[in-house]
Amino acid sequence: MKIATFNINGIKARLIALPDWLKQAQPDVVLLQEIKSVDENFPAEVFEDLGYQVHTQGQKSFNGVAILSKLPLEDVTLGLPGTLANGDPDEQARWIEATVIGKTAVRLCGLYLPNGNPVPGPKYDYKLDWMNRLLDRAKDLLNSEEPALMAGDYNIIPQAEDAAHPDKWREDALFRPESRAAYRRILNLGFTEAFRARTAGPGHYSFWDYQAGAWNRNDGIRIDHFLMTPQCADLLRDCQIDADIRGHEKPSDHVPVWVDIDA
DNA sequence: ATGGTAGCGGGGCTA
Repeated sequence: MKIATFNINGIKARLIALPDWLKQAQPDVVLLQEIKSVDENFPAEVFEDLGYQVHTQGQKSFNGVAILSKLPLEDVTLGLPGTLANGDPDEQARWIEATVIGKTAVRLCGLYLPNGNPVPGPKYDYKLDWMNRLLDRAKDLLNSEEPALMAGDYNIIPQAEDAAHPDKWREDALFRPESRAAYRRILNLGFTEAFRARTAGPGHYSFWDYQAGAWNRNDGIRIDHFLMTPQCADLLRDCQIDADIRGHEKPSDHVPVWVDIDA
């Protein structure tokens, strides 16, 4: 089973590039982030025609997540459990879950973790608060002792080797010590980060800024990740980044990351 | 230090 995560930066702007990649890469399931569309305006028929069922958690203009699947899905749920620090509901569309039915059932969580800039400020507070709620959901997934994964745009550069120029990210919310510590707290519960488990070392990125020719200078960062429970990591066969499509016509600033699991 | 680009939506915010 091939499962991908892809921050598409706007579904309307990606109606050429996304179907092109789907036809080439043939993933069974895709977790999308930044659809930047309300549910009613998501062009589901484009993907249904390619054999996918479509589920969205949309929002006007910003954020928004979705699942495309060629395989049967069960128990689709929207929203990361918990509330904002003040007790209000979280109105931002950043979390979708479903169980995909292959040889083995696997619980899939698609996430768009808050960017958090500027630091300090309310957006950074929201990021760290959101990561505390993610920690709680991660504990529950581990306690289930079933194959499960959380994948998406984490907006976290885990280590210096995950940036071409780490020094220019030192004060950024994606690389601040508090952000990375919150990410490690989740990892250290016992999750396997699929790409690092398969490919060690520098030079592998999933995002290149549109500005200042970042792609042409390979000035990238690796911020799109798969975190797997032990029961899911046991099934892991491969994890790759489809970096080449960043150089295609009208690309997203992120590229797809995918895993192949024996499920 | 600054500005550089892209998306949404039709101005300014987000990244």
